[in-house]
Amino acid sequence: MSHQSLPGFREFFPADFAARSHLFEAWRRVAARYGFEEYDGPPLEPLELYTEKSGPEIVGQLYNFTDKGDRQVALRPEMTPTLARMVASRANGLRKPIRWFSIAQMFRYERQQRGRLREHYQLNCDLIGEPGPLGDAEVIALLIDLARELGLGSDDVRVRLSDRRVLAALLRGAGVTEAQLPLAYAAIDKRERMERPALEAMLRGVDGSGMSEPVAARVLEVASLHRLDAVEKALTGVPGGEAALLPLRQTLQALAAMGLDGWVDVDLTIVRGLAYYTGTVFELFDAGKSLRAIAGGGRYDDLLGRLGGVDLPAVGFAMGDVVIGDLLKERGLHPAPTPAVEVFIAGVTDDDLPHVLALAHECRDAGLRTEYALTAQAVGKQLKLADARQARVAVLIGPDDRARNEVQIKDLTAKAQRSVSRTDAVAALLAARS
RNA sequence: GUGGUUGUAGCUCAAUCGGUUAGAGCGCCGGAUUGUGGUUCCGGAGGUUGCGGGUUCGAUCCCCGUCAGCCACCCCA
Repeated sequence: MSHQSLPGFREFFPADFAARSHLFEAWRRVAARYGFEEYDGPPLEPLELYTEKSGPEIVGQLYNFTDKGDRQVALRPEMTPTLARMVASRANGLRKPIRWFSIAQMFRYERQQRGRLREHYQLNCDLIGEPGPLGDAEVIALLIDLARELGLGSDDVRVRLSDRRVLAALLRGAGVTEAQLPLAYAAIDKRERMERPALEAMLRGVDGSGMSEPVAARVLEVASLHRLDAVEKALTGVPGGEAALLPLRQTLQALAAMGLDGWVDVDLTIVRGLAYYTGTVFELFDAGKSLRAIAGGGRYDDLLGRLGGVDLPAVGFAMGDVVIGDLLKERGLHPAPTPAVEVFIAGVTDDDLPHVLALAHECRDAGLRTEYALTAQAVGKQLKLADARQARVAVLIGPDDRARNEVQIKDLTAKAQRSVSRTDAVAALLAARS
């Protein structure tokens, strides 16, 4: 074989595909429970759709090319710009709040490593048109229920929750200027991956243009705040502190009323990139090993205005299939795949073949997953195939059975066999199904 | 994109110091078994040792390049 798949692109053999389907089905079930409707958009988009939001630097990480019509195009790296365009185009006709989700393949031209490929499937859930904290609580609850649906508990995964409004108030209170906020966010984002002196140097700025030493130290203090009460305490005396805290508190109260607060940790180090988040920011993490974040999201009240020209607040998150898939595999939470065949029909002689075909097709019409041997074989051999397929039931048809207008139904797990009239065969197989 | 590390059968792994025809288990195919499966027994297929070059009488083993996987960085989903 001289051809292999491109680096970072996966092939899904049946067992892999079963695992993927299991994941997608769980995603769809939970999203449906929250009243979310599924949508999709084009996998290939104009390059400008992404450079407008993220600047030309993004091109280095995109799968982009010039098409035969001389258009600059890119395989979608994320769903949000497409979503923004779709919502904007119908914004006046859509009843708010809009609850939409999609399961779509995304592409990124980056060197792959574990949990990070050049393509992946991503669940996007967005709630658009609701500015209040109940909207935030709604999507966070959805995220938690996704984990629950997949068999994960609050000991397995944690939601780490922060709020840009709270963080900004604390940082301003610590003496950080408006212009220095992005730098502070960047440092806080790297807090767990960098040494303290390097972080301080980063905050001070290479040319001394950053913040003073005491301010930098206070920034790092703010970044280490955990739990709501600690955040509340730090906010006392900070101008606008109480107002900034209100949405976060209300979001947590709503989650508590749902009984889901045990999954959530307030953690101000969650910043998520630097761009468009305006309020709540959260990530779902593996509580055990330091895997990458399983999912992440937040409130982005200005983005739809900037991208789609329609001014609607929004909150949402995305979850990729790779990291969660690795985690489920690691925990043994992938269910055993459903056997491809339920009923295997075996003929004894060549003369039985038409009867095998007839019964097989009746079974298939009745919805039974059915197989039979495609070449004439000894009965023992056919049963071997039935066994390898993990079929629950085999049906044997031979000249003797046909003379009595019967078939033999053999339960392959219980090793029991009985004669059933040919007329009742399909009904008997359906009855034995559960 | 940068650095490190690993590549042997479909899968998991052997192969002494550089030495003859690269082995095993699982899986796959066939037979024991022409109206009854799983267990068992017997047999078989399957390899350019990732690829290309170099050193050597001789390379899975040493060297160089390259491709791919993994890890870290970068960046983030």
